[in-house]
Amino acid sequence: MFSEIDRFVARYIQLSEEELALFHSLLRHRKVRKKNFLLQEGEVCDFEALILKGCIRTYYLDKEGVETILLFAVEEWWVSDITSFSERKPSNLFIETLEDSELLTIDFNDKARLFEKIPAFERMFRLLVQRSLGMLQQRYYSSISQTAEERYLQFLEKYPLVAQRVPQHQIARYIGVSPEFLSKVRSTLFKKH
Amino acid sequence: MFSEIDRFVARYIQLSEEELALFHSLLRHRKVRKKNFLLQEGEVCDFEALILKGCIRTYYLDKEGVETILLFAVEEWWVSDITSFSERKPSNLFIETLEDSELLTIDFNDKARLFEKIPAFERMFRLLVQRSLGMLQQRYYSSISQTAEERYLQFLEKYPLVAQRVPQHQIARYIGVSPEFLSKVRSTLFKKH
DNA sequence: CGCGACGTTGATTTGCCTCAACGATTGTGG
DNA sequence: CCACAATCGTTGAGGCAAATCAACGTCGCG
Repeated sequence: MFSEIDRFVARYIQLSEEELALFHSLLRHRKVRKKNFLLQEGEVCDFEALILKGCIRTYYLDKEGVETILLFAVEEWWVSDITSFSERKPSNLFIETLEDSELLTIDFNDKARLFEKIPAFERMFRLLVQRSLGMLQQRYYSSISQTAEERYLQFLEKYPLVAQRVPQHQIARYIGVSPEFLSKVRSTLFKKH
Repeated sequence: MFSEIDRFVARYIQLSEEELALFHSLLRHRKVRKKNFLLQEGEVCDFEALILKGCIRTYYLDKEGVETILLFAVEEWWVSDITSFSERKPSNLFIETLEDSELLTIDFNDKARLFEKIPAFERMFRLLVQRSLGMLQQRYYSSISQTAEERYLQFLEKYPLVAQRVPQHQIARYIGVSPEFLSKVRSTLFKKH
């Protein structure tokens, strides 16, 4: 159960056996069926989760009911609403399973305890957040400077596996266009070849 | 010279006198005149800088010459290209002073040394990056779900000081529209009142 | 003084949205 | 296991937000 997360952690920091044991003791194993919410708008997010199995999306929902997808997460990715989690305030996000999923989660108090006992984890989480920031900067730039077609092709290239697993209308919302328009983009792509 | 940064650091972590002295010894004080580049596309970013005085922007530049502004930074803000800095690879960004500016900078090796000697700094930088990520998520969502008018008003509300200090066409690029269109948005806003 | 940076305005075009209608596929309760 | 509903993707018509291009006025500064 912990083999995946141990390999994950080892990429960033080195821990003794006792430290690993302590770490494990702070984690909770959860199974969640497809189409369930880990978090809904208005709730305070009290988990950070590493995905062992499954697929999860986080998205905003505006008053008109339009979803804007912030992230698709699959195996070896973390999901949370860090703003809500770290500032302990209500979230604007929904986090929903797209497939039956298995997670290892840690809550706010246990994460604080973890940092206290094993400061090296500050480093790991700093590096994780740092990488997320870099990726989001790139994505923000794409959303402003590129056309829907370019963003779609880039998505396929970057996340070929995810593209197989999630429905097309959600890919549309991820790249920031309507499902109808993505369908039209695809049909012009086919005509080109 | 260090009073601002000491106050800044104290918001996140507590340091002894010796630790502060060590920290100070790793910083470099720089003055940079208006309209100079701290970083240009293709260079590896070897600094993180706290702004003591002045105003700086970071932006992408596409092949057609269009700028997309990622950040305006003024007093008490940090600037860098963290991706380039931490992965030591060429940047896609430009970082340019908009006013005569004064900075405290730290380079890659000294930051590594800092983390090694005073692990608490991992915490501070984690929290900083975390906050940046939260803000950028919000901004990404705005760029997709709101109109130019809404984003402009939100900018004025959020950064009234910056709005006085930077030219209007750069605010346009920050909120992701053309300078001409922002001008039109403003003129319809005036007509409304 | 003259020139470049800046902001405005108008005409035209375009990328994408909304709405509506329609098949195809999936899945689910009876 | 079937029947019906929901989900999903496609296509077309029409509309709107914002881009592009071009011309012009103003101002601050070297």
